[in-house]
Amino acid sequence: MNSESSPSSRASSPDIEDMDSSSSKFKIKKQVTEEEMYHLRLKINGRERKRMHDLNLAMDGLREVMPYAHGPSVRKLSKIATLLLARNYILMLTSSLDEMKRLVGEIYTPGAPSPREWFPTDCAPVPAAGLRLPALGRTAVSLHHLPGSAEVRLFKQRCFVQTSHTLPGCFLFPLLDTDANKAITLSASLCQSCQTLKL
DNA sequence: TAGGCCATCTGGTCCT
DNA sequence: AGGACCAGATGGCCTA
Repeated sequence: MNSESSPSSRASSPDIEDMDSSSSKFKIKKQVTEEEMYHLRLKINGRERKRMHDLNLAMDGLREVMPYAHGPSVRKLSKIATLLLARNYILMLTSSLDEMKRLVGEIYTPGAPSPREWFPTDCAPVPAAGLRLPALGRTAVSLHHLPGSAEVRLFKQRCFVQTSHTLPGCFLFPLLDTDANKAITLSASLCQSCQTLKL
């Protein structure tokens, strides 16, 4: 990496020569020696370095709570991928929350159909929105090879359920395309009787 | 070897 | 004046 510039290799502020000698600003600046300038530069660089380190710590904190595979064998998400995935994740959670609120509202509406009636008879409903899938081992295997994608990792063991009238039993999976190192969202439906995913 | 990602330095601007 | 923040430049490391 870059080494700190030495006082001899870097001249003092270029503005000093251009300053009007009669101005008070010049008098103040002129008092700053090359040595002092060097130490000031070191101080400023150190502050900037610390600021960037803090920013990276915050980025690591964000990575920790993101739903993707963690571990020594998994390449760390880049900053841009982390931010994009975080955005997708928030949008997905917001959508799930809205859907859940809507369903709860419907449940307490007099005369509304029971949850059993929301789904087709051949595919039993997932109990509630926001629950984790029960048979994740098989789910992960089913997701391992996707059409048109070489390999996609299932983010940890988290699947979020989105139920709706139009897409009964539909799941949204936040995924990482390991080839492109990009965050994507996949929707699939799970048949609870046979425990297979329909992509 | 090109391209992506990153750390660092640096000067400018804004705020307190 | 000093610190925080930002963006551009630069060079190192890694991977396809």
